[in-house]
Parts: sequence; C-alpha cells; structure tokens
Amino acid sequence: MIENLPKTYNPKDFEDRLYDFWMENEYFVAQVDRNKEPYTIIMPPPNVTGDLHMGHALNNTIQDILTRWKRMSGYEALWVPGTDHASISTEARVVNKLAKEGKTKEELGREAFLEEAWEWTRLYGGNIKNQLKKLGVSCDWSRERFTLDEDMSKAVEEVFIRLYSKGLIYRGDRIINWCPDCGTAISDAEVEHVESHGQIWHINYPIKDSDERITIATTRPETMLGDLAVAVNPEDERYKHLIGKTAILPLVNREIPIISDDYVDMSFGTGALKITPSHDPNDFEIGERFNLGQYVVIDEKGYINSNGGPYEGLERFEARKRIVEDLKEEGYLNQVKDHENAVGHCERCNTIIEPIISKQWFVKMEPLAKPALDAYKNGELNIIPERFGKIYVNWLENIRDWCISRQLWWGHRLPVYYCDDCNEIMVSRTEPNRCSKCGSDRISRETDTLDTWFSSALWPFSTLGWPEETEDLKYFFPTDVLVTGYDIIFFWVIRMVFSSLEQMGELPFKDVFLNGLVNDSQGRKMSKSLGNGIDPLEIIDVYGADALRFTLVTGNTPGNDMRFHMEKVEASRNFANKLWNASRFVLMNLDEDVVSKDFNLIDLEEEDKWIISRLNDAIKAVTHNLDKYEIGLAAQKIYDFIWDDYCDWYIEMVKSRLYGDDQASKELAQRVLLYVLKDINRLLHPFMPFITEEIWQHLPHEENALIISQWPVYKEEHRFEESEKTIEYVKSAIKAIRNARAEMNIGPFKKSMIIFVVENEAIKDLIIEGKRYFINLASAEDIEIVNNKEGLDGDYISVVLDKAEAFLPLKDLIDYDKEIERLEKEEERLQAELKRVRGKLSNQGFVSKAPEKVVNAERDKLKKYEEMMDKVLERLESLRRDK
RNA sequence: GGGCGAUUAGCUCAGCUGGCUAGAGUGCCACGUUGACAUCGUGGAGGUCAUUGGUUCGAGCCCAAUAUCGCCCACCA
Repeated sequence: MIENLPKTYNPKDFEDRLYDFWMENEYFVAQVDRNKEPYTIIMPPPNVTGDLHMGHALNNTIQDILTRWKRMSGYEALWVPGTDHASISTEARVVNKLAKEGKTKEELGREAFLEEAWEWTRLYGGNIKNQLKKLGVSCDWSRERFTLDEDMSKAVEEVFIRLYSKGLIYRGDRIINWCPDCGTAISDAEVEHVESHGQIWHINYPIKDSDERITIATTRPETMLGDLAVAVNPEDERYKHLIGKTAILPLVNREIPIISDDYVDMSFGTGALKITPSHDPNDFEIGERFNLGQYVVIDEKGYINSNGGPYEGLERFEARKRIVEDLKEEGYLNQVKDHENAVGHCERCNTIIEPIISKQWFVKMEPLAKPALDAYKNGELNIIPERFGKIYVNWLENIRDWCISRQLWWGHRLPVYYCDDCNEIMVSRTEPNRCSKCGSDRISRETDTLDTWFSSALWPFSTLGWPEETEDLKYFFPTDVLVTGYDIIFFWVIRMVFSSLEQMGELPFKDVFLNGLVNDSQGRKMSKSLGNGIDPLEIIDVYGADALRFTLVTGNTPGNDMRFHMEKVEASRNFANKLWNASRFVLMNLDEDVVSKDFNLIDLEEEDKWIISRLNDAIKAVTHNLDKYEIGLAAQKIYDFIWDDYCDWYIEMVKSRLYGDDQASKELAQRVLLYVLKDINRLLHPFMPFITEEIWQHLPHEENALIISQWPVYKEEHRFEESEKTIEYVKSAIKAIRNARAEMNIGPFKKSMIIFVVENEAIKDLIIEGKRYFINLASAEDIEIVNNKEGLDGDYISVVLDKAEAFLPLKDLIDYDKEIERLEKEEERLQAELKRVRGKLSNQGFVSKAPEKVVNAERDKLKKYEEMMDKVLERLESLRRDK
C-alpha cells in the first residue's frame, strides 16, 4: 500500500524535519572527488551578530538554487558558509551594551573588552546560522568559517606581510575620513555622500599693511582656524597683485601667505580659496606643493583643539555657529548664500565625516587595480548583468589608496611592532624580542585593527585553507560564481578580485552574479528606522520557506530591485499547494504493482506523448535558463508546466483512463503520471526544496533522497511533435467550445452532442483521437463527425474552428440573439486579424525580404482566417434569415 | 557634474539574439460544492508597451533626443 500525503499542505509539518534529514545524511558535505567536477560557491558572510533580512533571504536562495541544481547535475557541489566579524558594527554594539552598564571600553581595557565582544558573538552568533537553515540552505556546515577564526587570521596576517614586503602596504600621514562618533578612520568606500542644502559663507580676510581684503568662500567656516594660506588662480586679474602678500586670519589674527595655484577655479565662489591642509584633501595636496606644513584644529572627537585659540573645546558645529556670529559681529562676514553640496557621512552611524590628517596604514592600489581591470576587460571575469561591469571599471580606474587601519579593537590586529626607542617599524608574524635597528627590547605592538573588508577580501581562498596548500584549495579553488548584492561591488567584489589575483595568481571566481535589493511594497528600502522591514522568518512561519524562496526569485530579473508583496507570497504558497494536491491525486490513483514496470514509448497514447514531450521541452528550457542565471524565467517555466500542462490538462485528460476499464491503458496512465511527477519534483527542487523532497519521499523512488537524485536531461526520443500538434488542436477546440457555452450561459452540466463538420481527413482523425477529451473536458455527451451540414436543423450553437466547425444542438436553450451577437464578435475579431495579415502580405518588402518561414506562416494564417470567416458569415446569414 | 536603471493591464512585474493575436501573478466581473486542490475550476473584461523622431519588410525590443521617478559615483571651496 502506497502511503499518501496528508490532506492539507502544511509546510511546518516537514520543513525542519527534512532539514535534519539532509544534515544527518551529510548531503551538503562535499568531498574532494577527482572523478567529479567541482562546483564551488562561497557565501557572502553575514554579520555574525546580525539577523536574517530579506536581502540575505534572496541572496542565499539564489545560491542554494545554483548549488542544488549543480549537485543534482553531477557536480561535486560545495557551498561554503560563514560569518563576518563586522568590526565597526559589532564593536559599536558591545560599546553600547557597556554604556548601559555604565562602563566604557577604555575603562575595561583591550583584553577584557575583547572578552566581552567574544561573549557577545557567542550569544548572538548562532542566530543567523539557524535562520539560514530555516530557509533551507544546502551549504556545507562542516566547512563553516568565521573571519576571526585562527586560520582566517593567519591568512590575513600572511597577506599583510606579503603586501608590506612588496611595498604595497605603507604607513603615512594623509588626509583620511574620520568618523568622530565611531572614533576611527574609515575608507572612502565607507563614506556616503548625501546631497544637502547648506550654506556657503563669504569671508573677508584683511591684507597685511593694506586697506584691501580678499574674500574667500567656504562651506565649513570652522576650518578657517586651520588655514595656512589663501590661494588664487595665477591668471586671475582680480588677485594678481595680491600674490605673495600676506593675509591676516580674522578672529585669531594669524598671518598666512597668499599663493597662486592652477587648482583654483576662478569662476567658483570668489575665486579665492582658503587652504586648510590638515582638514581637506585638496588643500592637503596644495599644502604639500607649497610646503605649508600642518595645523590641526579639530580633534578625534570632533572638538576644536588648543590650536583653535578662543574656540578651543567647542564641538565642531557649535564652533561653526560661533565663528560665523563672531565674523559677522566684527564685520568680516561678506555674505551668506544657500548652497547645495554633497556632505560625507559615515556609512554606519551617519555622522558627518571629518577629513583629518592622520597617521594610518594604506594599501597602495594602483599596482593591484591594474590586473583586476585587465581580467575584466579581456573577458576572463564575467559580470552579470553586464551593466555593472561599467561600475567595476569606473571604480578601478579612479581608485585611490585604501586606508586599512581602524582605531578599533574588535578585529585583526595589525602584525606591526614599533620600537619605543627609535620608532623602527617591524612587520612580523611573531612579536620581535629586540628592535631590528637599535636592538632595544622596548617593543610595542600596533593597537589598530584592520578594516573588516581586508579579511573578507580573502574569503574565497582563506576559507579553503590558504595559505596552507590544502586538498580543498587545490580542488575547489577557484570558485565558480559569486552571488551577491550590487551594493557591495566596491567593498567586496573588487577587493576579492585583486586580492586573489595578487595572492593566488588567478581570479577567485569566473562569474559574478549580482542580485538586486528587496524593497517594501512601496519601493522603499527596508530599514529599521522606517519600521517597514519584513522578517523572512515570520513569512516562513506562516507560508513556509518554499513559498518565500519562490516569491523572491520569481518575476524579477537579475540585478533589478524588487518590491516585496504579501500577495505574491500567497500566490507562491498556493502554487505549492497545487503541486501538493496534484501529487496526492497521483498517489491515490497509483496501484502498487504498477510502479515497478517502466512504460514503453510505443504504447503511449496521444496525451501521454504530449505531456512527455512538453516535459522534455521544459527540462531543456529550465536547464538553459539556469545556465544563464535566468532564475526567474526558469521558475516561471516550471510553474507554467506544472499548473497549466500537468494539472489543468494532462491530469484532466487522463482521468477517464484512470476511472475506466481498460487495465493496460489505466496502468500506463499511472506510470506516465508518476514519471512526469518525479521529473517535476526534480526540476522544482532547487527552488522549493522542502515540498519536493517531502513529496519525493512519498513517491516510489530509487534514490534515497531527491536532493541527491539526478537532474533530468533532454531526450531526443521524448520529442513527439505530432502528438503535440494533435493535443494542441484538441485543446484549442475544447477552449473554443467552452467559451461558446459560457457566453451562451450554458453550464457544464448541461451536456450535449457535439457534431463536427469536417472535410479534411487529417483533422477528422484528430477529432476522433480527441473524442475522450471532448467528452470529459467540453461537456460532450458524445461526438459525431459528418462531412457537411446537410441534415442538421438550425437549432444549434456553432463554433468555428480551424478547418472544422462544431455544432452543439441545444435546441430551446439557445438564445439566438445572443448567438448572433457572439458570432458578430467573432467576425469582428477575424476581420481585424485578416486586415493585419493581408496588410503584411500585400507589402512587397515583407514578402521579398522576410524569411520564408515567416512569410509562409502568415500565408497559412490568412487561409485559416479566411476559411473561418466564411463559416462565420454563412452561419450568421442563416441565423438572420431564420429570424 | 558624470554614469546607470525604470517607465508594458487597476496593482506588482516578465518579455531570451527584432517576427504568431504583447504574457504572468494579483485584483475585478460572471458561472461553478463534477470523486487532487475553494490555498480550487471554467469563461471574461482590462494595454496608443512614457513621448517624439529615426533605422528596418517588420520595433515593446535597436539608435537619437525628451519627460518623470529611482539609484550609484564625484576632492569645485
């Protein structure tokens, strides 16, 4: 006795159970198997203390689809999971937690703080992992990594040392982006420019020993405290005579030179530029050219320091206010204008960035960027969708050195040591005992840690064991595809590419498949502050993981953002329910002794051949779509095949056989039903792993689990073009008859004879072939085929078909006015078609230049419509006459 | 200031290298408790494919402009 599925589809009954089942059988665990081709994906590591959001759900669903598909296709599929220590974010949270306890990290000290952070990580670190499991991800948990693991740290250290010894990492005083709130330097990529309405102040600087003054323009008046010069363009007639003179800084009365530099744009502002080398990147460069030195006035907390004279101790924006007031009061303020400009904000905490000169560690980017650029330009690296290639190129072509040191504790501490006596820098895997230069034993280690992205950049090879020459590394590297959001191309994708090219000598992956962002139903970004976030776990709880996964990958195109709609989740759930019930139907009609026997292609009936042929097409199309990362199209194709072809037509067509007396035909139908259903589940498995596995476990099956079964392949011998034509013809006839009945308000229970008038022998055969279908699906009592209309009385509905006409004698049920109306509508429709086709065919250009196939198709159509039109008109005429 | 994307049915979106009557889901209307499924079935209404011009025998798709919305990049103070 074959056990059927429960009556209702309830994903909660089996999703967790099946995940355990897969885990227990180690189906996710990949082996180094030289007889198989590897397929490798590394998971973009979510923040260890984070929670699963829709972006993760989408991204991981895509990776899981690819992994499951390749696993079923005979590859040794490895998907490496892991988490990221997310230094700034995690450290901020721990600091926050300490603050609530009335403690600061400085009070605690480094050691104790790190203990706290590890504790925090242990506490929340498991969340995201369990949440991912709910989604059904088939990643290899035995290879799970964390960016702060010992071996990951070893890789980080190794890369740092290698780059340093090649001169690609250096330490220097440069203008960096300083976040006063996070208390650390950040890289350019971490600065978000926000367009904002500000003001621009024009300030008069008096000229020494003169009544003249020079007016400068600035959007940050507080930085005037740090001015070391005023610059004008050498060609500027207005100021030529002032070059070389001295200006007096208002309020603080410091003397500064007036210099000239091409950089100054005469047309902007007043044409005179104040130069603050310590707090502006451009000014810094001009300062270098003129040897102006440095004069820092804003400290690490964003307050004016002792160089700021009377403004010392003021917060930077407070200082701005006060300085503007004072300038006004003392008559230095020339004017104030509204001004739009882009203000840099800290990507994480949204604080306004302060450019500050600071001693930091940098990666020299130019030599690294070049190979990364080449790899893309010569086509080795494939970016999908293509348009993001431009972004990749643009970034690399305009790259600036990467500030990698962070004034944080939670992260990889730089393997750098300083001699307390002679300041010698030593980069080393272990702490040196003595200074390599002066021999002093007073050594201290660098306190800074590395940018989180420094370790993520190594992820494709560090997770596989590098710098050790592991078997995993040799077999699984390079990986096949990187699946991630387009929003981290700069942060991550590019850095992985150049790191891998530098360390491994090859690309970390061949393809980069970029997914869009998941927005709310109004197209707004989901965010905590807006409170419009939708928790994937809640969706899974109510609708099941399969429904969520399907929703996320259907009906959108790679790289495009999507809106999340509840209705769509419901639709996906309904689809799962449909498959569930179709499977129940098959199981309840399956005789146990039938399953062992295979079917013989010769015995198949038309509808069997049709569905097998359709399945064959679906297999080909879905595989092709997946190959091209057209996940949404693949999902749609399976959906249509299951719902339209299999459920709406095949199952309905086959019912008469299942309930009939012909034992052989009945058994054959069962076998085909089962055969197709099994392939359906295989095809759908990557998308909806749970329901398909659950159904599979109830179906008679050879492989122990669907997840490790064989992906279906296209078979030439399963192509049945003639049967497809037959069934498609019958389908369209049934639809036409149903349509006519519905329009005439004659319900399905009022059955009638269908008399077909057909002259064409081939069509006659088709209709005889389709008799069962007309009876079951078009409410036919029986069918009859005649050569002409003679002998038929006028009491019928006429349905004009291609090369045939169907008559439904329904006598007194027929409203003839309505019948005329219906046929007139049909006439109108045909008229429009005829006009279009005739127009095309009378166009000489079309007939002579279009491919013959296209022209012939139009000719066939013309003939078909003409014949149909004749019948419609004839019928209309007789109706009008009788009336 | 540059770049990119979007604009297709009431709504959300597909539409692969230009070629059947432009599709789906959802919503809407009508009918339906037929032995898988009302989380369903059958039928229907609903579109100048943003606008203009061009290329082509043929354009939702290619090209050029325009408009609106969104995103990204950017050291004009």
